[in-house]
Amino acid sequence: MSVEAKKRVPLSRERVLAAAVEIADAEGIDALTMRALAERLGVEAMSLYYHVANKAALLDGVADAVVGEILAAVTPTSAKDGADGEESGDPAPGLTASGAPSSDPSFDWRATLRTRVLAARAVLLRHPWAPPLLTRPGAFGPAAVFYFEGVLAILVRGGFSYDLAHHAIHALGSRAIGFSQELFTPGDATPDESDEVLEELAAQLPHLMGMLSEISHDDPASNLGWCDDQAEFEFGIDALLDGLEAARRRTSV
Amino acid sequence: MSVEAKKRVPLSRERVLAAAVEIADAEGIDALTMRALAERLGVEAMSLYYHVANKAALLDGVADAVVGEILAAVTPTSAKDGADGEESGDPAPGLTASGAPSSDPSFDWRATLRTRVLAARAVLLRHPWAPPLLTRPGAFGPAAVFYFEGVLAILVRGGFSYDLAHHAIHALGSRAIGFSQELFTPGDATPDESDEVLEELAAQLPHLMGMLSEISHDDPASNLGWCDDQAEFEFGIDALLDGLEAARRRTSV
DNA sequence: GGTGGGGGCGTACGGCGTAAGGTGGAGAGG
DNA sequence: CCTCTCCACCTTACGCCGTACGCCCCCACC
Repeated sequence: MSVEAKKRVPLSRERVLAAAVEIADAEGIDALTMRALAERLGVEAMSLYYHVANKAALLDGVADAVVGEILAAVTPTSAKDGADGEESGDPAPGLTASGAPSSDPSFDWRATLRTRVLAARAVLLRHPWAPPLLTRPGAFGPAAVFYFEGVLAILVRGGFSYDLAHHAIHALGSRAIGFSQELFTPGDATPDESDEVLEELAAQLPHLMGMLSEISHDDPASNLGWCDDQAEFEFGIDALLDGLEAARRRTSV
Repeated sequence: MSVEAKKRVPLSRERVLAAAVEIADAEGIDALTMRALAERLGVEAMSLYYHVANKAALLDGVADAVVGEILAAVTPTSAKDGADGEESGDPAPGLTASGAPSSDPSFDWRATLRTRVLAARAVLLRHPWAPPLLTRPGAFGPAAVFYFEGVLAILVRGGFSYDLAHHAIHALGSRAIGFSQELFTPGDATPDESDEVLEELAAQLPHLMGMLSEISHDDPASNLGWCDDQAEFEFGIDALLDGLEAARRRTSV
């Protein structure tokens, strides 16, 4: 016990973000100040700046940490213990061996997506301060990318073309995904990474890469700002209105 | 000329809010500080506190001002030339003389609502800093009430029951109304007003009052916290998913 | 022509994010 | 074993924020 008591954990970025989430959970997002965060970690405020660039970066990190929590809640078993579930554990469900998208008529995309969305919402209900953070411009980190990959996999397996799935994700937007009013706000290029790391990452995101290469005909890794906000918004409205009209007819007949 | 000479326009709440909107438009919402606002008005910062309780109240007021702008954009002709509060056009479209809701089969609620929603969005695009404000807990002022009354009138006239219209407004939520992730956050009771003023106001909001008295069986003016968040969210998802499924079928067949 | 008070002003305080430079100690090199 | 280096953390300080508290001027009204 003396050994582990003396061991001084050296305040990593992960510890900083975890403590930030704890403060926000306990006392609200306004109580999350650099000084309060430092105090909780037994450290001075300026020491935090060695691990996060500034407060905005801290909040971005916290946002991605929450998305990571959603991701964990949504993934049945982490890939860590090797026992992947049959449902979403395959390397690339919805893809044929050639890499082209393939639909599975017996797959109930609707129920699957619904379950996932409600799980995401359940996580966010545990962090009521989080949704405003997730709508911030810089809030889309690595976890969010993987989350979208998962949603996209469901849609594609359910028979959505990449194009329609792209619209659908926009339409789901903040409500159904659980966060983010406007996804993919232009101007958030992928941060600096070496090319081979980037390529390795791309191999893990088959649907995302497929969609990107289909919708935008230039380099998928170049940028993400090809979305026509107005068109996406109108598509989302129309989908919602279709659903409402159906509900109305159901009750009035 | 004595009259037209500057009465030293004594810095009303309206002037304060208008100046606040101007600052936010010009320099962003972060530039809207009490000191900057005072300077723009040729006044000291502390003078503002005579007209707004604090910064939070200022932001609430700004939010409602933006909603008022939406309302003006959406209402064909303002009732301003008339001396008093003439109801906008018809006394109560969608209501029979008895006050019961009546539907109009020839009325295209979908197109009407779509137009209105897009108009609201257009206003918000002119104030990109506004949406986060509108999702704040205290952001629902008088203008928002009237805006909802208008949406409700469209739905009712289009054949929605009050119950379904209530769900629909929740489902439309931030996306289609143009703002507000969760409408009607519980705990925002109507501010203190004399009973007769309140009653006079209620007479101008027939649909809202009708919905309230139908959905909650107690006093409509008591509170607005009767909404089951989870149920509303699921209804919204289902409507959206219905619309997406229809879109999917449209492309895959 | 006082005079009361409503409307605007001056001062000040604590807290915020963070720029700039200092420091102790662990690990590498001689 | 000593010393040098450099990482991880600390100290100090600055300018901005919202706003509590109290003063004072000016104008309306007796």
